[in-house]
Amino acid sequence: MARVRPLPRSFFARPPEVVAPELLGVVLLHGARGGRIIEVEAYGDHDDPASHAHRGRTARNSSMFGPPGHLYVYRSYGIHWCANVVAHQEGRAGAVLVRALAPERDVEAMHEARGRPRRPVDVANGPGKLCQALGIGGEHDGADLCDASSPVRLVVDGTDVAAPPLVGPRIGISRAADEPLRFSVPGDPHRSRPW
DNA sequence: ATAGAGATTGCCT
DNA sequence: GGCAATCTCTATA
Repeated sequence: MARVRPLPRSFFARPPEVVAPELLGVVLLHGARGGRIIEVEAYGDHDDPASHAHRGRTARNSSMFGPPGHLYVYRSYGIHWCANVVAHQEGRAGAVLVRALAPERDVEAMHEARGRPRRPVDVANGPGKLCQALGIGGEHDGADLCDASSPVRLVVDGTDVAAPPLVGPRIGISRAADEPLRFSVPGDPHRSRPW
């Protein structure tokens, strides 16, 4: 396998809809566990009615307004955790929701974290599922994804993914539901649902 | 103060 | 396909 390297901070200092498709194929790691990003969604600033940042800064979404290249973790439906990559231009807010991973490293531990027998394809094919598989929770909110010493981080290893990405509307939202801000690797069985 | 919706998931029929 | 689980925030009073 090619040598891995972190992404530079400048990679994340661009609009989330620009960063999102480029995160496909990037590896998300927590300790020894890791998987390749297969599906993402972009969420913007006050101008995006579906974004947590739409109504301004709160205790929950504070990380969306912080420095790019960090993690934004929030609780979904009071039960699950969802992981986002903070991405925005100077003075703005925004993030990219990681919706699905293809498990690659320490896959055994990811299965154990999910509990019960699972089909391999179901281990990380959803935003809540991948956080459970990797062991990502609220304590990781704000983690620096560019820092090699951070518990949660992003790396690239030179592996190519199919391009161009598949583009479609975001899932599970009611506002701005027609915007083409969801991106995935065409044909990958680890996506969160059929296209 | 209270009610309702939400970037989800798993188990039920 | 229906529905419960139960945290955070917004709207309304």
